[in-house]
Amino acid sequence: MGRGKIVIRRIDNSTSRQVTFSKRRNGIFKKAKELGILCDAEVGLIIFSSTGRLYEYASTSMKSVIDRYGRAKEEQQLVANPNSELKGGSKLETTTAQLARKSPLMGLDLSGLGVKELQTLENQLKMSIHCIRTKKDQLMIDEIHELNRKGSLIHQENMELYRKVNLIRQENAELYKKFYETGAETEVNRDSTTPYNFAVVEDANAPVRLELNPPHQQNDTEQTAPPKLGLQLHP
Amino acid sequence: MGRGKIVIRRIDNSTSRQVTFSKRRNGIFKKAKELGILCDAEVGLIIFSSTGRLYEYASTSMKSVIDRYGRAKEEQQLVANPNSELKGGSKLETTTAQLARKSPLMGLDLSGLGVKELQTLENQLKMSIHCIRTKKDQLMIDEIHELNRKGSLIHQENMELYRKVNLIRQENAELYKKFYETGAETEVNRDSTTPYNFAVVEDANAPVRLELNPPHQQNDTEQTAPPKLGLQLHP
DNA sequence: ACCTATTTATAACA
DNA sequence: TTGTTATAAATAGGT
Repeated sequence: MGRGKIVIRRIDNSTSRQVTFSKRRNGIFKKAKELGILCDAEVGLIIFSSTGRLYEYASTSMKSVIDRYGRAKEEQQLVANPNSELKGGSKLETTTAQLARKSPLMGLDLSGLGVKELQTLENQLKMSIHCIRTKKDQLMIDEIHELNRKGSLIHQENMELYRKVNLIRQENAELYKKFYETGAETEVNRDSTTPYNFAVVEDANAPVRLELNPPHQQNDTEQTAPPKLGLQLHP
Repeated sequence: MGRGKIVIRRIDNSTSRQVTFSKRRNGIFKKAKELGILCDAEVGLIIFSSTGRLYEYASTSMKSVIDRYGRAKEEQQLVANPNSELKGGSKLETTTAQLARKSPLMGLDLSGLGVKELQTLENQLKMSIHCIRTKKDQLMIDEIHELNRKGSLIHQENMELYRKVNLIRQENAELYKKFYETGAETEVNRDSTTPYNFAVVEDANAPVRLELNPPHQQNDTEQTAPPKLGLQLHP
């Protein structure tokens, strides 16, 4: 319907395409309105131009149309395939995978770079960030594991010490007993600043309540060297 | 465009209305297809007849069109109301929620998106990743700090125990001395499984070489309660 | 944006 | 519904 017949294929000339888009868009919107009115129908029309701009028409409201569409579609699928409702899980994976694929550029001097160079640069930076982040995360995880391991070792040592304290205390008591049995009366505790009944008793069970991790692999050879902490993080 | 001109108002005669609906529906679908092809546009058209029947056309897929429509609509609202980026937490929540509910049927559909939309999407995803990563890193840093703090506490306790061991050992030696000075000769160590010169000596300095962090704020009140480890990481 | 020759859609009818 | 056809509408190409 014009001065000449046209074939329906993409219009190469950008200007012509935009003009035709504008004219036909108006035409189809008019048709949509007329259809809605004449035939008492609910119509929703969404058009994105090739430049990404959105044009829309809805006889009622687009939300109403889309909601109704969703409901109708569900109903159709239920009718066509009543034995569905099987799985609903791989959606997150897809989204996450697509989430992980994106990355940008920051404020560098990008003047004079072509698209291809920029693409290469972007990919390199993305790769770099990924490597850095992976390495950083690995370092932190290692640090946490190492701290847990050393905490375990120290805790074990603690337990040993408590045991020794009690043994010596027992031996001490034994000595006292023997000493006084033989009738000696000299002041024994003269040089010791700690009295015999010092406060070990109430502390004795405290470290047992520590809920430390069990050591992952307890290497006997590694126990000879005292553990040292490496990386230190400051808040 | 017919034998006579008509006014655009609801057709009362039900049969005529249905006939007109059928013909105009075909017409508008054809127009929609042509627009999509000629002008390289993404078109979605939803029509519900007055009897409730659904007719649809989409140049790509209806899901793609509706998803893209949702994104474009949100962007419009962001442009119209740019004071919505106040708190970082709700931003993450928004994006995640959007990602979750944007895909009622399939995964994220990127077909037919313009550069600007893709840029916006990329930025949103970048922001999301940043928020996620920041939160994760903070959790790990907190864990390391906590482990360091608890390691410090246990180490302190260790030192106390070593001090006590040495004190009691000293006292023990004193007792031995006094005991033998008074001439008593009974076997003192009969009940003790540990001989007097047990291996405390070489171990005594080992924990001192531990380079643990000094505690950040040593609250005396907190020392009464035994520390507990929370988050546990497995390699 | 406007013009208009021509194509296309469709109202009325069968 | 589907088909025919006279006529209204849409629009291609040009200004």
